[in-house]
Amino acid sequence: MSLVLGDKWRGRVSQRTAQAVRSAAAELGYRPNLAARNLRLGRTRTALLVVPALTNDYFARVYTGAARVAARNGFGVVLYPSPEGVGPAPDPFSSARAALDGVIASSMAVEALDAISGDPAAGTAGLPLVMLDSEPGAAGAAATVNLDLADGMRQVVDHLVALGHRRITHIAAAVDSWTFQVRRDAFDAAVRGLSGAVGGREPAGLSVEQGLQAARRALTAPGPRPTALVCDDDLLAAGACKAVRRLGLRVPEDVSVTGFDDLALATAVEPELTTVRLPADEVGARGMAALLAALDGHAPEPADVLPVHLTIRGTTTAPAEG
Amino acid sequence: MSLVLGDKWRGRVSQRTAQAVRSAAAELGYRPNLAARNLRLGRTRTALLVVPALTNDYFARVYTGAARVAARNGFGVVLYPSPEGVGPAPDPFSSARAALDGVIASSMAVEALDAISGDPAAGTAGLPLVMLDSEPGAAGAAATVNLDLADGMRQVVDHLVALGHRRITHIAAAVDSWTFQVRRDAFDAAVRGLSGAVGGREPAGLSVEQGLQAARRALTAPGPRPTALVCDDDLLAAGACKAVRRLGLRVPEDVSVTGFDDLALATAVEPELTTVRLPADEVGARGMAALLAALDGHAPEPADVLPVHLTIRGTTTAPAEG
DNA sequence: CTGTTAGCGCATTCAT
DNA sequence: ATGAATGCGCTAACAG
Repeated sequence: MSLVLGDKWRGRVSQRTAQAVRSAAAELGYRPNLAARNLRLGRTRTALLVVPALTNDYFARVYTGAARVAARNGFGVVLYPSPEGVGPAPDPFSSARAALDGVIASSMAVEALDAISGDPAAGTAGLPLVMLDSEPGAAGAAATVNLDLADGMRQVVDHLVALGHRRITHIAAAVDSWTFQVRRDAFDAAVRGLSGAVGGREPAGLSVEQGLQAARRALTAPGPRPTALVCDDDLLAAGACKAVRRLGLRVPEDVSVTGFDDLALATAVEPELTTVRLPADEVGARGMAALLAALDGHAPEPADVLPVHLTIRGTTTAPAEG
Repeated sequence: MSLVLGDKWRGRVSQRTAQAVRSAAAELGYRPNLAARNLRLGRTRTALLVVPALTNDYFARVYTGAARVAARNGFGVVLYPSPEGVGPAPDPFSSARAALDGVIASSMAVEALDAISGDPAAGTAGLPLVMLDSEPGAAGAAATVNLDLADGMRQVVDHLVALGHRRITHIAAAVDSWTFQVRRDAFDAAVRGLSGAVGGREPAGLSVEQGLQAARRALTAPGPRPTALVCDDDLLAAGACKAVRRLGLRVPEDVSVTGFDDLALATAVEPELTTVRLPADEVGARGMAALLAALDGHAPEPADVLPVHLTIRGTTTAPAEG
């Protein structure tokens, strides 16, 4: 079946024959068997995208970007939501049993990442791995594409300081991953450089509810109350806004709040969240491009760092006098 | 390699041999080749889950439920977010090129569904298909699992009517799928049965922004203003709340608002949404169980219909006098 | 109880 | 320009 040569009959078979085979195939409803093809070729043109959660549209966006460039190159992407807490299966292969050509991991916590990259039983051993939003230069990564989160945090603090805020508390995601570590370091650096500024920190799990509780702790702690809450993501920020109001205060007049990600949630709440917009699909797209390049044997490019943009909306304003 | 007998050596090989093979395999880092296995077996133990969107945690929950029961049965689930508007690829196989044993489709619009079930080029032809949240008894479906959405809508209207509302407008998703058609019919039926009640309807695309615009149209139309807005999902409800406030009115004192789904969003906004909680992971779990049963050659069970529960929170109250 | 073998459907190479 | 033969790695059936 020369037809299966797909588009490889440059000068091989005659026009007529090709046409004949084509129509015959269409007639019989012939469809190539993927398993056989994969076996023969030893490649599957499929990449695994490992994400920590599906309940966050940031990851939906990176998937979209990755799937777009994958499709353009005849690749498929299968999503593997890594078991956070209690997940379906600790092994990508039982959840996505396609044979894989490579893996892309986004924003993974360090221990989860070890499980993916290090464990030979995970089936990802020896596969090209590109990391998104993760520690650059990690062992075994063919490439890394990152966001300039440090700059984003700097933009947030600068914005707040320009507004006149001095007592700023960081509602920090209690997750041990690079993406949050960077925020923490950048926050500390930004606050440290400021005379008269006081930075606090309150850890919180990644949910609206935990953001609420952390913000309440921050707001009711002894000493002068912070006038601004810088949150590690939009969920936390939404929770922080609720905490502010439950204490009888107003957002943003009494307390300003900022987030990260610019999820759909950011414009669903009121007032709309001032937040750092992350170009998620661009991250996914570049990640897939890097994986494709690695598969082609290209040398790893210098780590990509994408700019981020502070989007000022309704949850920040100048602090009240005093 | 008797090892590959996985767990099939009940009385076949000796303990010692099995053990030897095991350790040898571990030693060499042997891993079975999925492509070869799939080719030989003609089955892949993989199901495709087709969803209309990833940006909605309802579908994340159905995935979780499906993946859980799949994992328990040695199956994998690959997610295919169907291209809504402009998607990656019109063909599941280019996005998820695993060979499939069956497909589960959730809440699909009718035209998208035709593409999945009817098009032989889609690669899903002849595969067992189970439909979630879709027209029961559709051609080609091995099973259907549905939510009792009509009862949910009835609960919503009853709740509102009990509170004293009479002018109720339905902010209806402008999507041609069964799931929204049911809401529409149930709303009409519920309102029709009430003396003195007036039901209106305003269509809206599935987003916060479009919910806002539809609600504004509903609230500013000539004639007496509705005192309650019944929305087809939580995104729409969040938008409706914003519209109410932009008109200088309050939620819920001036206008009550309800949603459907009970997304994370529902408790992120303020006041928290009164909404119909949908047991999404149960839907996913039952869907996968039904697919597994179909694969085992069991006759299709009677369509499952899962109960739903109205969760009363902060966006509904009695209407103001007059 | 254990070793050997055929063949799943495809892409490729070699022979016509 | 086209057909025939080979083998990818695995499992199931069969021979020892």
